[in-house]
Amino acid sequence: MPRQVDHDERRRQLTEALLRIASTRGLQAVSMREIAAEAGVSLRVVQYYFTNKLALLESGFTELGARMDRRVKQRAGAAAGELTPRGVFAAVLGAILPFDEQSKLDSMAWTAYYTAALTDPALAAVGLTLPNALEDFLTVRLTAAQQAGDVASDRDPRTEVATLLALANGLTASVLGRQRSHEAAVAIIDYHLDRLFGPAATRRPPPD
Amino acid sequence: MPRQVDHDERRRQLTEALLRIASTRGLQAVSMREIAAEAGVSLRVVQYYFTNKLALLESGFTELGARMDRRVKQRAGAAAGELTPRGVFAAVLGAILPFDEQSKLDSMAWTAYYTAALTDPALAAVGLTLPNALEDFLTVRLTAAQQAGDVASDRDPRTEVATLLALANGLTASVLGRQRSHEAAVAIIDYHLDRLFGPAATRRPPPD
DNA sequence: ACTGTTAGGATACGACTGTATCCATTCGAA
DNA sequence: TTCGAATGGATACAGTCGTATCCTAACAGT
Repeated sequence: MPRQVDHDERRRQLTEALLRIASTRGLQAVSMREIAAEAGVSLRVVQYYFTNKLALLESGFTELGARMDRRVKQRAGAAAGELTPRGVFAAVLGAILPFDEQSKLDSMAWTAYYTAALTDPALAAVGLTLPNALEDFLTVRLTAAQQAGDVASDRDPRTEVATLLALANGLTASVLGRQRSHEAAVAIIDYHLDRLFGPAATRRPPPD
Repeated sequence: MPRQVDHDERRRQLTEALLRIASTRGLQAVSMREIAAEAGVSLRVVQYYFTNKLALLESGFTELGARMDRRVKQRAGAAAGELTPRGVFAAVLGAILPFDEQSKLDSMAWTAYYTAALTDPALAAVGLTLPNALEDFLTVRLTAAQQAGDVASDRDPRTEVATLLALANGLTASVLGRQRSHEAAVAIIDYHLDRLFGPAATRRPPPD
């Protein structure tokens, strides 16, 4: 088994082991040896495929960001063609909230990383730079919806989008802390979207 | 200096040293020896006044909650008599957002604690149980404002309050992560309050 | 078949962790 | 004045941490 190992695959396995630990026992429970045990390999292997613990942590952060991005793009992409603007927002925001076991675990890990990045410049460099893309995307969408007459003209699209994203983050934190159920969080988002778009149906009515 | 020491005062000093470390270098940087160094005492003293590290961490969590509570009560109390309902909400939500250096440090520590509590049952028992009081308080206020005609009748006070608190939490996270300035966060809150109460002035007009 | 690189097992190092113990003060009460 | 509790300095212990080193296989290219 020695020669010719797929390094990327190996690193992926180790990164997933890391995220499994981080999401269930927290980032402070992540150690080289724990990752090795979780992945079923020896400590040397972890050392071999990642030069540093920092490189390992960065890999986990990046993977987490990629997962979030994938989830949002997937939902938004599937919804873009057939739904109303409101449906697109519901899909994207619903993808941010933890909606199943895996996304809840990922949100846990993400929260742990985000918090660690607040006091660790090395992690901040990796993770606190990217999240403007989603805000821009939604702002473009909302502006278009407003020009199409689906949203009242006195709304400020940029502020509305910022509000929705911050709200989704706040709700995510409360869901993770078991202060609110997933359904309650979705209900709050829906309530807010009702006021933004008007209490319309989710699906666009078929053209007559 | 030996005999007759004020234990509560000692514990307060040590707790503050702990929070200073947690808010600037993160909760994982908090160790018995670091606290001792920060407080300018020996390791033994830390051991003497706190049986456990857990007891120490719990003390920090509790103190943090007390500080938040104090801040909110102070602002809300000062505002209750002379401001409009909207002014009360602005005051309370403004007290949740980090508005100066100290409250920003406290928010940092709080975030670290909250995240740690998500994966540490011992901390969860201390900190993830209390925060309903503020929600109830604000809901009562908003319901009253609605009955007085200051808020449109089709709003649901409980949902509106939940939204505002989750929004404030989400905005706090973004401010701590330097993705938004404090002023930008306040502007978003104000924008939201404008829609809830109508774009009225902050101060209640004098009775004629 | 030989050789050098790749892949990992085994182990060790120094630093740091929470906790425990031993001991010397110092003061209040008797 | 004596004694015992309160206070805290000094040190030790057993783990765990990230990292480094040593060494042995196994394969690819020659």
